[in-house]
Amino acid sequence: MADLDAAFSALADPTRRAILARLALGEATVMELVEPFELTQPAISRHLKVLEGAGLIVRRVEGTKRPCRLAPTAVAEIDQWLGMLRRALETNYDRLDGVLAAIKPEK
Amino acid sequence: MADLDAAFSALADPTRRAILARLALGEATVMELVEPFELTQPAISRHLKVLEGAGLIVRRVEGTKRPCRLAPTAVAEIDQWLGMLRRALETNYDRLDGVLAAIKPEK
DNA sequence: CAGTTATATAACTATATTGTTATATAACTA
DNA sequence: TAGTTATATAACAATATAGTTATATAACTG
Repeated sequence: MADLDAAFSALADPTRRAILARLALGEATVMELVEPFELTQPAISRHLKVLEGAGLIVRRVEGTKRPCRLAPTAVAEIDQWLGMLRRALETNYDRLDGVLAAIKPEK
Repeated sequence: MADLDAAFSALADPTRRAILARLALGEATVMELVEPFELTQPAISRHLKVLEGAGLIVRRVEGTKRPCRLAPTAVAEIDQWLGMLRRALETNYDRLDGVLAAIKPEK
């Protein structure tokens, strides 16, 4: 449950979400990820470190490059946790449905 | 897309996730939410404000009480955004499957 | 080997977050 | 109406975050 802190707070940053959206199109090196942003390379490197720490990406070593790609682990954890909320929301919705169904006929 | 900042960063805090887990069991007032934590009432009130701002909960007015319950909006937005990652991960996985399938026979 | 390229890290600043205590407000209750 | 209860807000301190520049390191390239 502690990893969820890292995963959710990694996703809370719009730059990091944009990086993930880029990686959804396929692997990219650090410099390729720097290019579309108005941020310096060290800034992107730190965002990547955060994403890696959260289990959202993994990196290979390829000579002097470090291509990044999406990793499934954090997304799975998040999905699992959100499942709890989804189920509760459905249940509450059903309950509301029940209430409405009970009220309507009396009207 | 700006709401995702609020939604994800709301979920990044373990106290707020615990509050949501509690609300998954049903509506609760502020004091009921304070009770299980070792935090002061103002601290919880602010967490609730964050959760409300993120669209994760809604509150009613009931005399002097403000019962909170889960709201579906933010969860839906998050799910939608995560869908992008999920699809990309599946695609990459399929691609890997393809690579493995292509390699195995040659062995 | 000298220079360049790709990336990481350190040091620092500005801002945001989270908690606390103290206090305000509005609605119950005796 | 006086006191209590439920909640919110202000002011403040401590810590975390995100950016910058400067610099280190390791691998290519001529």
